[in-house]
Amino acid sequence: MHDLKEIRINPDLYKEKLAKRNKELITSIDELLVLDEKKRNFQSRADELRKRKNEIAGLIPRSKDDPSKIEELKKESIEVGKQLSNIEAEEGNLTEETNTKLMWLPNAPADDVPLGKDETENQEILKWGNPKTEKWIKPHDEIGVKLNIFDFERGVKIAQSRFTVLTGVGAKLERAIMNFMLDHASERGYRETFPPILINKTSMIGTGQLPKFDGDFYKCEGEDLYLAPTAEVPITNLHRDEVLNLEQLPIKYCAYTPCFRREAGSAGKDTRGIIRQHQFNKVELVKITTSENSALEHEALTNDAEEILKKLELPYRKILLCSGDMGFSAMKCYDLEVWFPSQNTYREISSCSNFGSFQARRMNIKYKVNPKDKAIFAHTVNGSGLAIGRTLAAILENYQTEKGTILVPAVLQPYLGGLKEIN
RNA sequence: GGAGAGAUGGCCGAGUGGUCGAAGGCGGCAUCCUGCUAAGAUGUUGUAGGGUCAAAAGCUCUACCGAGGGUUCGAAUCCCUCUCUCUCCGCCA
Repeated sequence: MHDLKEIRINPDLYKEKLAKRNKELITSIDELLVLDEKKRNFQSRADELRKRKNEIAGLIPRSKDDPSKIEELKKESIEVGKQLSNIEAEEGNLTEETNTKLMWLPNAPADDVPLGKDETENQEILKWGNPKTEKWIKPHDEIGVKLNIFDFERGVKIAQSRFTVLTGVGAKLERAIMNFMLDHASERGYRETFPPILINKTSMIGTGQLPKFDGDFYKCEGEDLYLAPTAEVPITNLHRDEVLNLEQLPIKYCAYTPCFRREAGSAGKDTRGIIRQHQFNKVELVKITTSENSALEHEALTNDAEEILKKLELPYRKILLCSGDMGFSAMKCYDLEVWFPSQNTYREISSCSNFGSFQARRMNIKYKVNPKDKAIFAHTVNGSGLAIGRTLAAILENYQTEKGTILVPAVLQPYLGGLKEIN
């Protein structure tokens, strides 16, 4: 969420920045400002009437000796009250509309984000490792079934399509990856956290999932609870409505959670394998920091995520997303993409974003530089470190041998009782 | 799930219809004072939005006593609904 006052003072700056995402947003800002002006107008009028009502309420007890005066005042107050309720109704509508409009505006791209309309204009920052291209490498789902570590049919039986059962070494490998990633994050100073996975609407609004993306998430019937689409939501909301001290920052958290997404717009995409599931596991890295440090903390967090791929010796590339391809709340975003030999391509396995004050403003997370200073909005940063299921799939392909076994990456062997090969 | 109690400012806590944004205490901040172990005195101390202003400060208005609605000229105070916390019972990992 942006600061409406700032938009009001400098509309052209916001138009220029948001147009980098989408030119239609210029109109949105104009509409927003018209609404805002109307709203303020009604607010002033309502305030005046409220003021008069308050005056009368104070005058009445002071006119105890003059019953006719009291009657007169009561009459006026009722009259003012009628006007007020009309104006208040309109004020309420306009406030609601203005807020909604503001909530639907995406974050402005940072200055160093490349201009572009979609994923074709993203910028490759670096490639790491040597991608395998051997023709005998089987897709992860095929080899997974062959090795009896995926059970797709029964996943569908007990749930739905896009749900998979991991069995035997598959389940153990998933758990090993999870532990490895959490240990890696802990080593780098992220406090391990295990949050609720059902979270309320306020939290979903806080990090920017709602109101715009309603329908992408699972909601509990009759309850104000959603299944977390990412640990970003519960973890970042931990400090909602808090004022932090400068010495506390940066706050660094890591968390493993299952993640749930309806994948409503993805019919037909990635229907094979475990790349796109309604439920998947992920370790998330989250930082709450200052406006001065968020850019550096973002780079550092991305490096922390990259380091996991390096330790696992999985070839990857790092992409800087262009203005048109970034997520709603992000001001700058790197995607890490891991190599999938069977698809002869890189697939997203982590997305590391700096949100600036966009989320913090929604969540009301502030900090004070000095105790007597006015509290200012914090900056938030997060990224996957990493998506576990996709990591497992990538291992199944990149560590596949010609005879159809999987070598266990060295860093994972201690987590699997020294197991070196899956066959 | 049943019965009861409660929710007030950074914290504790008073306040059951009128000048209460809210006593008092603690804490914080500022100034002053003092050699007896860091005490005392005085003052100050919430958030958000609007207006004024080039801007800030200042001034001013409005809202906020868990949330939302209602009664009333007037609500922290009365009524309704909801949420949360605590105690007891039941149930349960």
